[in-house]
Amino acid sequence: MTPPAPSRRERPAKPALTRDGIVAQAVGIMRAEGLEKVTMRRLAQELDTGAASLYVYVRNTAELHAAVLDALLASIEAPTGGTWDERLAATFRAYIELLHAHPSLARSALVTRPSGPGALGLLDTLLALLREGDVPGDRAAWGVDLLLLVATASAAEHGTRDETPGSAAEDEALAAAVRGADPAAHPHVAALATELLAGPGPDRLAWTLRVLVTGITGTPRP
Amino acid sequence: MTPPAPSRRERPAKPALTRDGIVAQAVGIMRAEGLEKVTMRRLAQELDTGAASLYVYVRNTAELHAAVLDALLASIEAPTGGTWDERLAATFRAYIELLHAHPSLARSALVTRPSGPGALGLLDTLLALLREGDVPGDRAAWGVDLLLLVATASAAEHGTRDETPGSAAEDEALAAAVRGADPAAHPHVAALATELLAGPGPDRLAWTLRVLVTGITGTPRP
DNA sequence: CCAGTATGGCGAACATGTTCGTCACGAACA
DNA sequence: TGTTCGTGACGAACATGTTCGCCATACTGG
Repeated sequence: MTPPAPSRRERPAKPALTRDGIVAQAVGIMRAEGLEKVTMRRLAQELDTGAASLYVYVRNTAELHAAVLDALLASIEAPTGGTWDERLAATFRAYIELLHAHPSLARSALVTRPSGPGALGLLDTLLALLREGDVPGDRAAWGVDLLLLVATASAAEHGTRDETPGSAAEDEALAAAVRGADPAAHPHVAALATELLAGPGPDRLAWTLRVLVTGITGTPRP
Repeated sequence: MTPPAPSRRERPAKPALTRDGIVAQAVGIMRAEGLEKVTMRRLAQELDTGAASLYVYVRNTAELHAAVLDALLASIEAPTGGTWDERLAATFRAYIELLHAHPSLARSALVTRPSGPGALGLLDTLLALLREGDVPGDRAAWGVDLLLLVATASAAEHGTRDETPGSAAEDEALAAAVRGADPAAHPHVAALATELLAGPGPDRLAWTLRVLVTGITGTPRP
């Protein structure tokens, strides 16, 4: 990048290593080349420093990725048109689609929950929608957690499949196992093989959301 | 371990590197020292070979861990007493407790779904219980997926917290963010802060299961 | 204006996953 | 019996995350 500059000290324009700057640069790399390329060493190189220096501002890679996700979450806007449950579905879908675009982020979110402004905003949007649907506060509180859990896990799981080239085989492993289930040993699996393997399209997502909303609104807390 | 033996060829009793043998040894290490210690190098050392040799039988670490999980899943027995939903709850809890004991396994399961006999057995048990509860087959098929997804993700998430020593701080990060939420910017989060942070005890798990069962039984497929 | 000190940057080291090219062994064949 | 061939094992190499300890820089006090 800058071969004539022997020491980075000679360029006073350098932004001097801030946590925000680090995260911003990480987002940049992710947008350009995917989260996989957002490694500590690569990020440090991009910031013209050593990998070890980043650990002053970020505990570890997981936290870095969580920060990246939080930055992206801020871009989810509360939808405007339609009934409350249509808007809930839209938000749900927006969140899932965001994670689908970057499956590694979904896995990150399961390990280290983002707790920045982006996450708080999404939380607030969902709580507002449930409140609008007259869901009691205590159920709504646990409900959003469940909604986000399912969305995140679903993205993490589904996203893993089409990440690496040879992942079709891995996906096929489960499918083959289900299809080839011994009717004597696993009668129900064998009987429902087709249903079990019904592709996870938008229909399935919509059904899942309705299951959750139905359950959340209809199940009082102990 | 065996300093006098210069070459492993001199011990014909060696089990000759089978996938089953590899997985068995991995389970052994995990039981003794936790899944974190089940690394390719360590496992290879235990089997008196090189790490590269393992890749003939196991695609990668994720698949190895999935195989380990599948071996453990086989130990989950279908419960006998009580009504169908009590038994469903018992199975659900057994699965979650298994994953809670080894959180890394839960994360594995989200990335690489186990597809061995253990997983099929669990699937069949759950399908049988839902059928006993008169849940239509198509809903049951998608329902078990959702049940297992929630259980796995819940364990992965919750388990991460008490794994590393400094994780209390990470957990506290989200709690602090929720508690300190600006009532102007995030009114609903602020209002429900206490509810949101209500600890995930057995009550919450039971509620979650009821939410799912209620939703699954009451939501027809499109 | 100079010396001392604290802070943060950073090189080097270690463990890990994964791949590649090579090699030794046993089996099939002449 | 001697030769050839294929399969599986494996050493070495590279990239990664993370930590430790050193050192230069900039600020503080005289």
